[in-house]
Amino acid sequence: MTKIALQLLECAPSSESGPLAREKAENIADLLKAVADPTRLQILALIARSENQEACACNLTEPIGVSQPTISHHLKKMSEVGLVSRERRGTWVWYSLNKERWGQISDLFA
Amino acid sequence: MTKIALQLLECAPSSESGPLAREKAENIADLLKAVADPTRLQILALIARSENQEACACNLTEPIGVSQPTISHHLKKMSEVGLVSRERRGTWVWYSLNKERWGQISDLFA
DNA sequence: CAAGCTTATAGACAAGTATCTATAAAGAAG
DNA sequence: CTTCTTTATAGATACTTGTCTATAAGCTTG
Repeated sequence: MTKIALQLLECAPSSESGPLAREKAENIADLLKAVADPTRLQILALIARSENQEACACNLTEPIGVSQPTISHHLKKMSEVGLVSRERRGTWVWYSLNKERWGQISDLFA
Repeated sequence: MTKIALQLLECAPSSESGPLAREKAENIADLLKAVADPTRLQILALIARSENQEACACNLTEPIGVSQPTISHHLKKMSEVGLVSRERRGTWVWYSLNKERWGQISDLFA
């Protein structure tokens, strides 16, 4: 009977009360929500398999098959929670995975 | 420059086309959506820190502070994606973490 | 600066969902 | 069988969100 180490333990309301645990749970949920969407998973996968694990926004629209504003919207959301980093290079914008943040998600379930 | 091993790679549309990758991405998204909610994270954490990593539904409502039907609803959703297992014991219903499913999430981000 | 590209924002709309109250269903026990 | 407790379902509501079209904003280059 292996024990699950999950970091989520800190989400449980402590003997003290609820608010703190709740706030932490909301922060984690916000992070997970940023990943819990098929289009975003495809975007992340495309970035991850790209050279240097970064991708130009211009290369995401066509293979995924949604409109350019939709891709832009998802990238913004993921960028807001720090999952991806944005870098402008002339006309184009390149996105890359933020490994620190990614590691935090990984730790949650480790 | 460490490489991210992420299993999500398979979500990326292959050279062939999109549908298969899309379907896989949707499956993963469904699983992640079942966790991407603060109340559910609190439920999971409470179960995980309980003895034998199982908890009676009756012990979840009060510490989390939402109504009994709400807890029941969340448990049903998480049970539908196989994240928790349900077992009736007389009047009470006990829920436990499904470690296999949990491991699958863990692998996604490993 | 004007034209042409890429990216972001605004607004609208449909679909999903977290929560509640009210009520039903399931079991145990007198 | 009736009563009591626990859990699940139904229905309603308010909020969120994924997507689109239309348009603006940023850059580059003649």
